[in-house]
Amino acid sequence: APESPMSSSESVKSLTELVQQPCPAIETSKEGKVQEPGDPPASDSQPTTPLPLSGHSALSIQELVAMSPELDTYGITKRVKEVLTDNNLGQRLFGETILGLTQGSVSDLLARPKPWHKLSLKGREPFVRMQLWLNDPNNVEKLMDMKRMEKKAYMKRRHSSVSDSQPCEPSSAGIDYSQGASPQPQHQLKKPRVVLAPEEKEALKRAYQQKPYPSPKTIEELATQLNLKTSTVINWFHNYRSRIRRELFIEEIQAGSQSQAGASDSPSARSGRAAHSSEGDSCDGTLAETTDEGRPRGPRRSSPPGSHSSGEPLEAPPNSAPKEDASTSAASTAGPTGESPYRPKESSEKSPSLPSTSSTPAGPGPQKPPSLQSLFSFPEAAGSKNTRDNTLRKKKAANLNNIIHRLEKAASREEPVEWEF
DNA sequence: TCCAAGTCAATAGC
DNA sequence: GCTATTGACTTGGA
Repeated sequence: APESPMSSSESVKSLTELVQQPCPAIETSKEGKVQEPGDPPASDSQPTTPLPLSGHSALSIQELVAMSPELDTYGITKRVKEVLTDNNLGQRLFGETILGLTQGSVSDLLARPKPWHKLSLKGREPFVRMQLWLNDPNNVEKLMDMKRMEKKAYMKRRHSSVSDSQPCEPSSAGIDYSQGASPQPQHQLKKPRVVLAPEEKEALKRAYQQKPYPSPKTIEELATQLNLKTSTVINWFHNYRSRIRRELFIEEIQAGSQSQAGASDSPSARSGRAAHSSEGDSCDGTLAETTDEGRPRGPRRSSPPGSHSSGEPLEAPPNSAPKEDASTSAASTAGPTGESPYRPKESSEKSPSLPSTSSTPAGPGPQKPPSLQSLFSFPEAAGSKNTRDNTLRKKKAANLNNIIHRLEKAASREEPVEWEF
C-alpha cells in the first residue's frame, strides 16, 4: 500500500481517532474490502464489510494499517475474546466476517498475539480490523445477525436439501464454509495430512536444540532416519522456529510488563498483556506439546519403521526438550521452551528490540535496529522468580547458539557483519 | 535459494 | 459445533 497522501501529525491524529475511539458505525461500503482475490468468499457477499472506513472514504485497510498508531494487541485480543465469549459468538464467524481469516488463524491470533512492533504491515491488519470492530457500537449486533442469517440459510438448505445442487449459494447469509462445501470440485486427490509421531517430534526437537538451522545435509539425514520427506523436515524446522519465536515474544512482553509494572507511559500492550497472562491460556500450549505428546493422532503416516526413537539422530543436550517445561506448564505461564530462534540479522532488520524500551513511536516507522545487547536483554526484573530466570537463561544460551550460527554463516559468506558488541 | 511471516485447512478433543 | 494445534503453503525480502 502506498503511503498515505496525508502527512504530518494530522493524519496520524485522525487515524488515531478512527482506530482508538468508537467509530460512527460500520459502513457497508465495498471500499472497505481489500481482500485479495484468493480471500475467503466471506466478505464479498456480506453486509458486514471487514472494515469500517467511515469518515475516511477511500482509505484502504492497508493505508489504515500503515498509518495506524501503535495498538495494544494483547488488550485488543483480550477484549475481542471477551466480547465473543460473552455473546456466544464463534471464532469462525468472527474470523470470516470481520477479519477475513479462517477459524484456526483467529484462534492462533487471539491466543498468541504478537506485540505490535513485531508485526509486519500485513500482520497488523487483523488487529486494526479487530480494533475497528471493537469500536463499532453495533459490532455484536451485526455479528449476531450474521449468525442468525447463517443459521437460517443452513436450515433452508437442510430442508430443501439433499438436492444439493445448490451451487453454494451463500449469498447474503454468510457462507457455509464448514463442511466440504468447497466450490472447487477438482480437488479430489488430496494428500493426507502428515501427522508426526511423538518420537519423531522429539527427535526433531533434539536436532533443533543442536542446530536450529540445520544444513541441507542434516535435513536429509534427519529425513532418512525418521523416514520423513525432506520437505516435511524443512517445514517442521520453519514452523518450529517461527512458533518458538512467537512464544518468546509473549515471554518478552510478560517479562517486560512485570519489570515495568506501571512505570511506563507506553501506550501499548504491556498492561493488557499482564492481565491477559493471568488467563494462562495463551502461551503454554503450542510448543510445549501439552496436548499432543503421547497421542499420535489421526491417520498418520506409517510410523518410522525400525529406527523410531532409538534411531534418533542427535543426542539431546542436557537442558533441551521444551517438553520438560510442558510437564510443569500447567501451573505456570512460563515459556515452554528453552531455546530461542532469534536471528540477529532478522531482528535487527525487522524489529526494534524489546518492548521494554517502549519508546516505539506510533506507527510502523523505521525502527531502530537492536544491538546484540538488546537482543539479550530480557528484562532482568523478571529474575525475581527463579523459574523464569532459568527459562530466560536457557533462552539466552539458545540465542547465543543462533548468533553463532549466524556469525558462522556470515563469515563463510564473507558478508559484512554489522552487529555491535 | 533460504528464511520469516502470515495463513490455510485438516484434525483432535472437548 | 466449537477451539487449539500443526503440517503445508504463499509471499516477499535479502
